[in-house]
Order: sequence, then C-alpha cells, then structure tokens
Amino acid sequence: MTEEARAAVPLTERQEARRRAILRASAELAGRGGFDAVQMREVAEAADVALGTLYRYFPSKIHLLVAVMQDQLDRLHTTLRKRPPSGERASERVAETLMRAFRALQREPHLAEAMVRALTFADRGASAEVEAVSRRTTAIIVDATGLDRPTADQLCAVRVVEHTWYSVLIAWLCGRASLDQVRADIETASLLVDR
Amino acid sequence: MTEEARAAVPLTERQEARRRAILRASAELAGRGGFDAVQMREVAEAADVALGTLYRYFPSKIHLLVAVMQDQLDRLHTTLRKRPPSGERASERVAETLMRAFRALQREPHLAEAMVRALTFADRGASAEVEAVSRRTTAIIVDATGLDRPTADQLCAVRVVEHTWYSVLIAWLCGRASLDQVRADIETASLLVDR
DNA sequence: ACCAAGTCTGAAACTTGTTCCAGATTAGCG
DNA sequence: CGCTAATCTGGAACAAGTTTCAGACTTGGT
Repeated sequence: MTEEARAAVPLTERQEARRRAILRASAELAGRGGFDAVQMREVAEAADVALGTLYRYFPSKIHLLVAVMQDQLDRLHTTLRKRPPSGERASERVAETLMRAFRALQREPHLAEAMVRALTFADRGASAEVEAVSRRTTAIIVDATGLDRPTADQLCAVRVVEHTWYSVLIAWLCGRASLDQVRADIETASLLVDR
Repeated sequence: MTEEARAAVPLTERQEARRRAILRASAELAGRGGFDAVQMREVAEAADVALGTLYRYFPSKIHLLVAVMQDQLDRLHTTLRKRPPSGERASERVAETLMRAFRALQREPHLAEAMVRALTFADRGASAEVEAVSRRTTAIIVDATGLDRPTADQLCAVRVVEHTWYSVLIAWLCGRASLDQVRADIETASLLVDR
C-alpha cells in the first residue's frame, strides 16, 4: 500500500484513539523540553504503544512533529477565526493575525521550537506533510486578508509573508531576533499584500 | 577557554591546513550526497584526522556545515562582485543577484541541501555561527541594492528578502517549489527595497 | 464460532552523532 | 637540547533514531 493510499484508509476507533494519544504525548513532551525532549521511545511509552507501532503511524520523528504542527495549526485557525482582525487595510489585518499567532506560540516556546525545527528539517520524504502545513498556513493568511478571490500577485505576497513568518520565527526561537524585529519583519512583509 | 576566545587564537600552519582539509572533505561529501552523506567518521577519514580532532575543530555536524556555508558564501560574494547586477531599480538588482546565486546553487544541489538543512536546523548552540552566515548574506543583498546608507526600512526589507530567500530555497530543495515560484517569490520580496 | 489477514507487542540490533580517555606527538620556551 | 603544556590519535563507549521480527492479539467475513 502506498503512503497516499494508507492515509486514505479510514482508521478504526481504537486506531484513531491511538493516533490521538501519540499526538497528545508528543505535544506534551515537546511542550516540556522542545525537539530534543521528544524521544521516540518516550513518546511510545507515554502513548502506551510499542515502538514499532509508533513507527507504523508516523514513519519518522519529523513526520510525527509535522503532524503535531498540523494539529496545532487547525486549533489556532479555529481560535483566530473567532475574533477576526480589525485593521483597515489587508496588510494590517495580516500583520495583526500573525502577531496574534506569534503570541500564542510565545506561550509554549518549547512546543513551537519542536514543531518549527521539524518543519524546516524535513526532507523530500515528508514533503507531502509539509505541504499540508503550508496549505493551512496559507489559509490562515488568506483568511486574514479578507479577500475573496486573491490575485496571482497577492498569492505571491502571501507566500512571501509565509516565508518571512517561519524564518523569523526560527530566528526568534534561536535568540537571534528580538520581539521588535519579529514585528517589524512581519509588518514589512505584510505590506506586499496591499500592492 | 570560551568559544569566542578560542576562535580568536591564531592557528599554526598545520592547524590551518587541517581546518581547510576538513572543510574541503565536507564539501566534497556534501556535494556527492547531501546532508546525510556528510558523516562525521567519513569526514574525519577523508580529511585524515582523528574523530576527536574533528570535534575539536567543529563541535558538531551543524557547526561544521555552517562553516562550510560561510566558506561558500565568501566565494559566492567574490564571484558576484565581479559582475555587478545591471537592473535599473534596486529591487531589480537584488532579484537579479539572488537569481544568479540561485543558479550557482543549482549546479550543486546536494551541497546546497546540506548547507541549508544545517543552517535551519541549527539551535542556540550554533547561533553565533548562523549569525555570521546571516551577516554575509545581508552584505550580499545590501551590496546588490547599490545603496550607500540604507534606511531602517530598507534594512527591514533586506531582512524580509533574506527570509524569503532561505525559505524558498528549502522549498525548492524539497521539491515543493518550482523554479518559476522561486523567481516569483524572490522578485516579489525584492519589491520592498524600492519602498 | 472460526479462519485468514492484518495489527500490535516486546525486545534486540543497527546506524550515526557525540563523548571520553590513555598514550603518542608536537610546539613553544629556556 | 630537554621540559612542559597543548594537541592529536585510535578506539571504545554511549545516546537516540530507525529497523526488524517472532509471536500474541484483533478484526472482518463466513
């Protein structure tokens, strides 16, 4: 069975439960100590699953953490939707939304570090999953613009905002960017969506 | 002796030679098979030093590959300087320069992959070295603008370009972005320097 | 209820980055 | 030259991600 096909097979209830237990355990460990603290043996034990089973559900630590990220992004998207950004211009709304997302991540810096490290370290083998994360992120940003049908140029702008977002996030997590710099860079990139 | 202080100590000739041999061996292995092909034992053997010595020169695989990147960036900067970009506007010159850099990396995609993976996976322990890479990159971009004294806004723009550059590079290396997308994103981000 | 196919477990083994150390070599100095 | 401190070597040992597998357990179909 191919990778794609496997994902499409519906899981039994117990399997769904296992999958959620694994994701929960991973997020828990990541929140405590970041990327390095997410050790496959510990995840397996915490989720009450054999190591081999963990690897059947998620073929690598990277896949696992990228899946955690998908999960968290969905939550974030739901939260953000509840209170739409208030800015006048699209750029202001994008920047506002991303800064809200940023503050959410600040509350769990270890978890953020684990997810983002996994995301940027991912190789071709996980590109489908990384794409999924990218699609969710794009959706969040496009939502924030409030535009119904963004033009090609605006989609380019959204991609640049996205690049900037992840890159500056890494820099902040590694202590290489200050809060002010994060804000400045996000606001600068956001300007492109008004073009 | 602190990290900083150690770097400042001048190396003997044999030590310089060792360091260069290590970097050469790493670049060679990286060029052949990318990040995974750079195995510390193999680097040590190819450079004809003991494993412990390799670790004395570069405290981790990440440090090693980031050092390779510094090296390559210096070369690139020199090459780029020889033929300055011809565009009318600063944004055009920046985009032109980065696309030239991109074509240079295309010629050695495995090497590029190894360096960029190391760069984005680096944690706090290597942030000084990553900063050094960032400074070199900034210098290349600022050079391309042709501006003598960039404003604060322009420096922000340069940082956004830099974020976009690395992020889209990763996406391309992982097969998630086409050549056209690379160009479009770089050109879009570059627009910010004209502001 | 029974069988075949698929899944899960527990444990060992393998890989590669990293650390450690005892003894050999080298460098700088008087 | 001879001494001392630093460096280098070879190799073992350790850590964590990944693979493998035999046997126990589940599940879906009959």
